[in-house]
Amino acid sequence: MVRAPCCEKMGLKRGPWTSEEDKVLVSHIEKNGHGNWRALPKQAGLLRCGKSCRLRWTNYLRPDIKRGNFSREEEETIIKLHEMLGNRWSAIAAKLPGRTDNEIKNVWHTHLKKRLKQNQANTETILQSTNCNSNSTDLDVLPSHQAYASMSPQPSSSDFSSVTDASVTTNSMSHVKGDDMDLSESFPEIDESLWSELPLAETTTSNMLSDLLAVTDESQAQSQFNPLETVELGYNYDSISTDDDMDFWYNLFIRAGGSAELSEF
DNA sequence: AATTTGCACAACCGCACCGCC
DNA sequence: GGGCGGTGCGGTTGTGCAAAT
Repeated sequence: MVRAPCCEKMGLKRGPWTSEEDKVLVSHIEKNGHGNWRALPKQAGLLRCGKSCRLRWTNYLRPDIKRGNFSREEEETIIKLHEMLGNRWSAIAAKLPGRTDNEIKNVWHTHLKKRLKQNQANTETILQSTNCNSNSTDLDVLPSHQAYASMSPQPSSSDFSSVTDASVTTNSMSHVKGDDMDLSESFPEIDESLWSELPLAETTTSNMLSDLLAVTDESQAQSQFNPLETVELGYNYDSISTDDDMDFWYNLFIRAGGSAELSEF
């Protein structure tokens, strides 16, 4: 079956929608609903094809659409769901109220995919620096928690600003940064057993981080948290690719009782 | 200041699926 | 059961804008 393109008819407008067209479409749907998308543009007096109207409505004009940047939780959800569902954007969107499949798809291609690549590269570097023999770059050959770390979202610098405790002195790690960072020199020798001693992150990372951030008393934090856990949290959340990233996780490390000597990483 | 480049997002295209006749 | 029309979905392209040169 070969169907003619929906916009084959001459005279139908394409390209970006004007605010006037938006008004007409919204007004028509509010009054009449969208029973038949094909018939809608004619009924509404729009020089658009039904498909274009449907797309405009579902991706942009629907009243329940949530605008603005994705939160870290949303990004984390997308990454996890994508891991489970693959490129089934509509299925992923169904789990994120107010977000459209198109929007999620765009976020994935513009932010998250890039981040995963970077995290994967960083993980590889760390593995090399710890003499962990890994010639492969595939996520599925990494230890589970490291593979998970590579899949996890990276908090932005702005995210850190609200939670960084100014009372905690930081800066000694700021020199560790960027593409030219030599991890074999910058990080201490990490015994392979470290990874097996660290708690698995799959179910606890978010809760641990929020708990740790919620503790205001430093001694309480030190009694409740293992500094190594903060290291793992860092790698679960983040590739630690900027100075701010590094400072943020270093703060948590110190707060949980980590040794300042390790600031010489 | 002008031009180029890269990024983010909106919109389009084509195929697949589903329900109706 | 098969044809047809409508809709949904995922991949891709186009456009506008900001940053870089």
